[in-house]
Amino acid sequence: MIALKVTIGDVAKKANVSKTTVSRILNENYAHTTAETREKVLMAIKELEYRPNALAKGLKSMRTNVIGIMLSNLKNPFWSTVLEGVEDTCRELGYNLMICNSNENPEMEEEFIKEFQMRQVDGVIINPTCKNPDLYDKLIDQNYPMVIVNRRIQNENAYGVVVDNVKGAYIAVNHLLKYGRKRVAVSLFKNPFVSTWKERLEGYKKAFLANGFTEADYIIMELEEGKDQKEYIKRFLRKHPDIDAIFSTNTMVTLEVIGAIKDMNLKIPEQIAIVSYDETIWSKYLDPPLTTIRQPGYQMGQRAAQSLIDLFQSKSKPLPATVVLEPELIVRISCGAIPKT
Amino acid sequence: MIALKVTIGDVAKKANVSKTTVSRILNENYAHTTAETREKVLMAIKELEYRPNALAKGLKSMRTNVIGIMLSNLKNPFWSTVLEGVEDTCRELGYNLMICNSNENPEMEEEFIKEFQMRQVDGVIINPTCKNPDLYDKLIDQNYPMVIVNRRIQNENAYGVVVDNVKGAYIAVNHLLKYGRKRVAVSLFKNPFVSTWKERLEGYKKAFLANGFTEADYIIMELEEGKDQKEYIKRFLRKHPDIDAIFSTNTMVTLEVIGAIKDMNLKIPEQIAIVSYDETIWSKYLDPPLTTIRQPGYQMGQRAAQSLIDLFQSKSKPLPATVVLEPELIVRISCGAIPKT
DNA sequence: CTGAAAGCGCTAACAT
DNA sequence: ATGTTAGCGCTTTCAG
Repeated sequence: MIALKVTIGDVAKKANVSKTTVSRILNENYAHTTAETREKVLMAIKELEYRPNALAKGLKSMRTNVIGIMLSNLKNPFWSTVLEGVEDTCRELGYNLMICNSNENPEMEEEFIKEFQMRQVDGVIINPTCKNPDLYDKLIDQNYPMVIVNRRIQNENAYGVVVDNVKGAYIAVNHLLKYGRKRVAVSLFKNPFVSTWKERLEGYKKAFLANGFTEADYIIMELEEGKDQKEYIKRFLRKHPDIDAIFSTNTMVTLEVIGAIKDMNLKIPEQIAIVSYDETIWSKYLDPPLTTIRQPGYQMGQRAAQSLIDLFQSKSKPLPATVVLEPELIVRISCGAIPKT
Repeated sequence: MIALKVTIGDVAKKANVSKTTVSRILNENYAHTTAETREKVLMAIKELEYRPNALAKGLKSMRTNVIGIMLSNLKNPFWSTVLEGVEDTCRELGYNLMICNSNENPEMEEEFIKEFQMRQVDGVIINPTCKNPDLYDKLIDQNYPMVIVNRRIQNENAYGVVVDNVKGAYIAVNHLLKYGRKRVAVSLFKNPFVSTWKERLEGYKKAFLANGFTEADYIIMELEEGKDQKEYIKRFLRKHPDIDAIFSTNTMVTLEVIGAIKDMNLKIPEQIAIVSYDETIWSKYLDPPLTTIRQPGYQMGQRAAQSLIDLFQSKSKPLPATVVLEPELIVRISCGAIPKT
């Protein structure tokens, strides 16, 4: 038995009114309706189990109440948290969500933007690959409602929600240096496009300079995505046997770093201390419990969804701005300091 | 500068043809078109940067090429993996994805199903709360394209993709018993609705009976969601000081179990062994490295999306069936056995 | 307070 | 090989 499609016309017929009247009542436009007809119509709707066709409504009204989110990675649990924030906010504000995953691939990114536009989503939240600057510029020029999350793009007129990555890296590395580490390496992906990695490197350097070190003290371990990172890290550590701490800018890499250190039979934190992005529910159960930088992912998702929806709901369009959220250092014993507990 | 909406009419005008012709070319219906007009039209499309309005197309054709997925939990990384499988498959097959999260709440679940239907999605993938049997029955009776993942519902005519939970629990507990543990407890959520927990309990019991134990040997630790689980677990362990192993049916609970055991200064695995659902990238880096049951989440997502899309693409409708995937035991030292590496 | 009619952008008979 | 026309289900002027 296939569900019969019941339309606004069926409801109108059943209630002995016009489609117009039904439409008005559906949209809570009660100003022009008596309580009596309202009752009749609502009854008919209930009896027929009528559900408005959102396609038709969207086609006519030019708004779908759907927003799109494009992530670049589903594996990192940070993004689940962001997604949760976005999802909750959408539900509260009456929006539905379309999702896609660029996988850091700029062609995919462009393709998915097109698809979102064809589907007439009211706006998009995007963690950009950062490899499509012309695309971002074009969308912004066209006033396409868009909120950039997590990473920064080179455009003054973008709306964004980010976490302060310079600060996050700074407090991580500063902590290591304050507790006496001298040879602190940073691990990061060799990707000239992504702002987060540039900023975390900047924070790393800033902490060095603030603690009386010089550029000569930087130890930068650049990783290529997709390679066998553990092997590379081991080679790097053998080449730099004086390293006494590692600041890892990525959760997955951190695990490889821990693996490499264990393979080499070095002790954490006695011989090598670790501080890592991002805090997860596992961090405190790892061996050893991990000192991390916590990023407020849920809030990032919330703020992004709110800002986006503001963009097409508020009469006076808010000025372009990037909200900057604060990271937080969670101290555990992987960095050698005594945990606060 | 706001993006002007360019329609099929604009393209037709520019190319000096009718909308029909443009429509045919858009849909690769080249049988009735000369190469020449085809060129003209494709040029016009490119120049105007025309993008078909998917709403209008969907309204007319009664198909949107969108499917919906409803999860019940975004926190557990298992679901990110499933989502990845679904997302990849959708992209490959030309579908877009809407996502929502019931949060185990049956009212939300019902509400979101309605919204998916209003949006005319072609079908849904759902991890059911299992608390809306009438809703599931109704959708199935109406032939609504739907694939149930992870959990089972009480309806013979459902399409499903699950992992064998009886088997997963069986191999976990069997392993503990074979390695000499006598007092193996199982931790699970007190939720009479969810099939996965019932099945994992069944597998636990089955392993006992297969190893010469009796019903009297079961030790069942029932947890309530939302409570302070660590405290409860500690109390339970004090009440049952002879427990020498725990089979945890949930990742989050496992972490609480580890926390509780550490708080009590007991040794894993010497005093208490652990085997846990699910394998994650952290499992091997925990203290101690965790023996787990791995579930093929990515494949679950893939299969679900494929089956769903088959449902409305294949001429001869496939018969209702539930695909059962195989779990796998990953042995590490938390269960006391020597890891295979 | 209510209804008729036009039209959102697209597709698909049915002409030509 | 191409065009005309009639809707898909809804909202919204404009008339009554």
